[in-house]
Amino acid sequence: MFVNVILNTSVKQLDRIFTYIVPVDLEQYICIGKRVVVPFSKSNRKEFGIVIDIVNKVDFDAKLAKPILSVVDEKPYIDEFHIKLARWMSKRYICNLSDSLKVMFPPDVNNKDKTIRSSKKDKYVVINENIQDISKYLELAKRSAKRKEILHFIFDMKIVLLADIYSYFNATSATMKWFIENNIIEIKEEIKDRNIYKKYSSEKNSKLVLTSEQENVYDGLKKLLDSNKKQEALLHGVTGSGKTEIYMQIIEYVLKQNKNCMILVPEISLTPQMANRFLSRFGNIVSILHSKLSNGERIDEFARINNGEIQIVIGARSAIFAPLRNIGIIVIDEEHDNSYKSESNPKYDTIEVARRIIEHNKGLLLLGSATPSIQSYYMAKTNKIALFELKKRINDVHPLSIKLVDLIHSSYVDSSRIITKELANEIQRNIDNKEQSIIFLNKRGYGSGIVCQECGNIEKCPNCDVTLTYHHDKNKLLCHYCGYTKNFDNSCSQCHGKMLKTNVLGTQKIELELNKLFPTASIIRIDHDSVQGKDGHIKILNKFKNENIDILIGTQMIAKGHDFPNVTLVGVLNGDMTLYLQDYRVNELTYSLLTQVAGRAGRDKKPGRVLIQTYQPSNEVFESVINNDYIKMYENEINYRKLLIYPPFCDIIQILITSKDEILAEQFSNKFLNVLTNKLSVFIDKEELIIYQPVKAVISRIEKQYRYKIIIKCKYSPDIAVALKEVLVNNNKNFNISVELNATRNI
DNA sequence: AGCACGCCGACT
DNA sequence: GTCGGCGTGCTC
Repeated sequence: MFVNVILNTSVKQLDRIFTYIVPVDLEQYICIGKRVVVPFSKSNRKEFGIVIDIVNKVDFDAKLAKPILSVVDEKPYIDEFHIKLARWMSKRYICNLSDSLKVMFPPDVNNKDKTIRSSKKDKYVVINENIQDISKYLELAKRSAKRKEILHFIFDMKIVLLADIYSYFNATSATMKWFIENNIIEIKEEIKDRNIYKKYSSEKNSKLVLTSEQENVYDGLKKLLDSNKKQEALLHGVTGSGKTEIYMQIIEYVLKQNKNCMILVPEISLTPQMANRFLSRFGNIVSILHSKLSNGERIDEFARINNGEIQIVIGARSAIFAPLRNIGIIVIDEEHDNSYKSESNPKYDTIEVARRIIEHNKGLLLLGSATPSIQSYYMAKTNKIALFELKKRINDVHPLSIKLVDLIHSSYVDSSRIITKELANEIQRNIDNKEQSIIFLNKRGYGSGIVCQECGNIEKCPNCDVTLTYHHDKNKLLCHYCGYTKNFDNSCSQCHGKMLKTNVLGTQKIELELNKLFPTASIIRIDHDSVQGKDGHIKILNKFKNENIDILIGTQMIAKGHDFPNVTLVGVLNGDMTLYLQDYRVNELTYSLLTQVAGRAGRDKKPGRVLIQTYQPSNEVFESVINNDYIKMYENEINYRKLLIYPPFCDIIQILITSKDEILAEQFSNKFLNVLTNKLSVFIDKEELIIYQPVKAVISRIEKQYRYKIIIKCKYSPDIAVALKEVLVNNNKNFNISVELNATRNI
């Protein structure tokens, strides 16, 4: 008996199958998916390997096969389907099989014992089970704002790490004493179930009655599930249209068919509140896989899923690899979100992986979003997948009023020309009415684009319709997609005006200006400087909500998830900022970001107003934003992509070449271009593939490594993948080359 | 001859 | 990545 194993290493040269002989006495323990210890290399040092195959003959001299030393696991860590999935990933995303396998395991399984021991010492704060309502305790705490904050937090969370309370609220054991004395909480060291989100929720989350619009969607999804074939659907539903309730009811239906369910959400939306909604409705068959789980907890959860205790898995991107079997449905919520694309090996697209899993399980893949990706909506429009739409907000008392403010023709209230008179008036109105405002600063893409302050023109590439990047060193404008360059003479190419800027604006400066303008208002700022620790933003957002702070200034961090009932005004300082990114997806990104930010206003009974300041009020994207017209945006966008051949009409492969030596990096990029061109000539001749000239990466040096990139446009196929992998393996001796398929980030 | 050093390349 | 093999060149 022989076994094919994959070694636990990321070394490219060792990314292949090694075959070992199984001693007779170990044969009974051997199983696909278990780890084994094997002697390796001339020194016979010990290495971990994963058994991916059991075979009875080898294609080399069998005398050379070494015997495995031991079998590590009692039960396989991974089933055959997931091994197949890993193989597919390493082919499609061009990475080591061991890297693909690694994401299927709980982390650090090799240090299993150590991590379990260390995770058990945490202290937990547990709320008294009898507390249904906190108003009594809020009164009791009336003199301490901190107590109130913590009270709200504990009430929402039900169970929470003591260390988290200390860090979120700068609390001490003295603060917590009050809670213990008043019988509000208990501090426990040993929690039988270590998953802090998994908790008896005080209020039962009961089923809601579906609106007729929701009912239609529900019935449609039911039909797809009843087909017992692999199915895929997109649910396009505006914010507040009740997508989550549909997810829950369709999940209930899937459970009745004795099948299991998976729900993926962006990490940032995986809040305790949202987790609680599922836990309180479905109870202990739910496993929440979130980034705060310790390794020990993660291993526990994997074990529960493996045992069949779990029927519903909720988690962020990597939860797609949870060892759940017999899957009836995978829901991917906010499917347009960038976090579904992995940026480290394996650089997978969660939706594509989910599609494979669904194919294997003959289930339903349900994509949900208020602002679907162009890719997904295109698939729906071309009938590759089913489309369901929810157009009505459930509690839609007042529609959101979204207005543009023209930054060119406005008067400003501050000397730095950041805040227009119109926006200042609205903020003042909110302060007077004791309603909250959010001021949003779009930080993405700052410092590269050139904007004309007189006519609003942005310098763009004639071939690619992406924003040109200004290169200070050469005083040139450059396109990172095709390498187009043009000299920059410090004037606008449209109106020849000289009032150009590459504005760099910070939240601190805005805070300063707002303080000057509204001296009596309370203002809080959330950005990388003001946020401390991994979850420091939770602390600030809680403070904003619970202490009724007048103004919150923030960046992308505030765009989604949180519910602030008293926010009635959202001001976007620079609505066009994402338009300057040199990325073919600028319109898509701008639309979804602004729509999300706008959605922070008017979540409760009072009507919400949104003001978007921009230099280009006539840009078509804003028209779609203010009319909440996704379809208009989609149609403009799809036509443009078809014309210029961008996804979904092609795939884009980014190849990144790095070297410590600048000249070598450039030379090698050019050499590598030739190698690529030769290797891929068949596809080039058939006009299936275009390779662009190497260009400096957007960030031309990171950690002393000079970065060059080569872009390939093609219809990606297994043949192209194989050819690419081959070139890479043969050319990675002295250079670091990495490949990313359809990246969401321009390198 | 004996050894220190550095590069090469195989790893079942 | 890691370690043994092997060539080179220096020293005794």
